[in-house]
Amino acid sequence: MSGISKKIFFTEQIISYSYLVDRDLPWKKDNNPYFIWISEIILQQTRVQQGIPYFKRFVERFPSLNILAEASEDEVIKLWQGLGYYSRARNLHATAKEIKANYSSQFPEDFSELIKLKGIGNYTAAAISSFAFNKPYAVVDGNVYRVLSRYFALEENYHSSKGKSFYQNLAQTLIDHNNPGRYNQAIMDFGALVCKPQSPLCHECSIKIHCKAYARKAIANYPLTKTKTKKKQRFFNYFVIEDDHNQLILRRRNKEDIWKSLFDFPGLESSIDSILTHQEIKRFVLEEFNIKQFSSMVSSKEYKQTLSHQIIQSKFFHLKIQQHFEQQTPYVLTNTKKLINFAFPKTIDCYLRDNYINLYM
DNA sequence: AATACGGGGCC
DNA sequence: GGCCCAGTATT
Repeated sequence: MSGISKKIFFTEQIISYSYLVDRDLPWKKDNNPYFIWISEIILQQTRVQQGIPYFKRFVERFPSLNILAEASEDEVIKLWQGLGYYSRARNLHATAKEIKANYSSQFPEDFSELIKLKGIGNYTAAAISSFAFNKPYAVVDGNVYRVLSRYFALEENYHSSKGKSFYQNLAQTLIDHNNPGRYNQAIMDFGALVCKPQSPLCHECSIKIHCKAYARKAIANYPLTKTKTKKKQRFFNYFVIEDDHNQLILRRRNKEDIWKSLFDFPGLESSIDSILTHQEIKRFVLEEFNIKQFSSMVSSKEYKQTLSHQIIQSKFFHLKIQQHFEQQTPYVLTNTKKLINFAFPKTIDCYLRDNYINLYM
């Protein structure tokens, strides 16, 4: 079979599969680009099952682009809490404002305009183009890399930029121009349900007759894996300082670091797993907050969190103070009853659940 | 061209 | 404990 006819067969089979693997997902209800866009941002590097409840909450609170554009960034981040990659939420909000201000609240239809928007890259621009406007731009996500690499037994590594453009070009030659939206949806559903990462369902796959990796009995060798990077270890010491009016000091994370625009507590980071001395704690708290003394201190267990590039171990020191705090930048004061209104990283969320369970749930 | 950016599910 | 998920922005 020639390369060309093999490609045609592939495209036809993917379209045939579109009826078998069609998943009933809440963002497939209509072709409104606003809902398509929200779903695609949520699903970036995120499993469908994890994204569904976030999508539902998000569109319930922000049913239209204008409503999203008029919301506060803090509220948008709060709805994103726990989903990770928080720049997605900031860019989502910024883009809503951008479209409201400069596109008369109408989603642009051209790929070249879409890709200019914050948070919209190659994949998302193709997804919106094809799903909302039925334009022939091939989506290339993790599913597509996997399916193509197996079917054609590709030796290119899609984690490199050369590999990415190779796959992008190949995918574009395979798209069904008569029904680009359906084709794009189908290849991803096929990848998610049949040509899965682990233990794919080759026995019930009807395109395996031309699948090169299957013929070689080498499905497990495709796609080529990423060379793994070392994770940086970090050690956080957090001070949960509570005054005599049940107020806590929070810190807004605004540096170029993880968890930007979320909240945590004032703290000291060390590069090694050292035990903070009583003196060091006292010096930090006294100098940073002009506190005379604390009446009690309770140390927490250690919380460990693994990110894609970092391993973070956090300890918390709960300090009670017999005085009344005043607001002092860059910190934020909150009553313990209002903790629920702030967006916290997972580690902080876990600590609060363990220690402020009655107030924070 | 490589790296940073979260969190979770599955083996 | 490692892999990878409906990727994008930055360095």
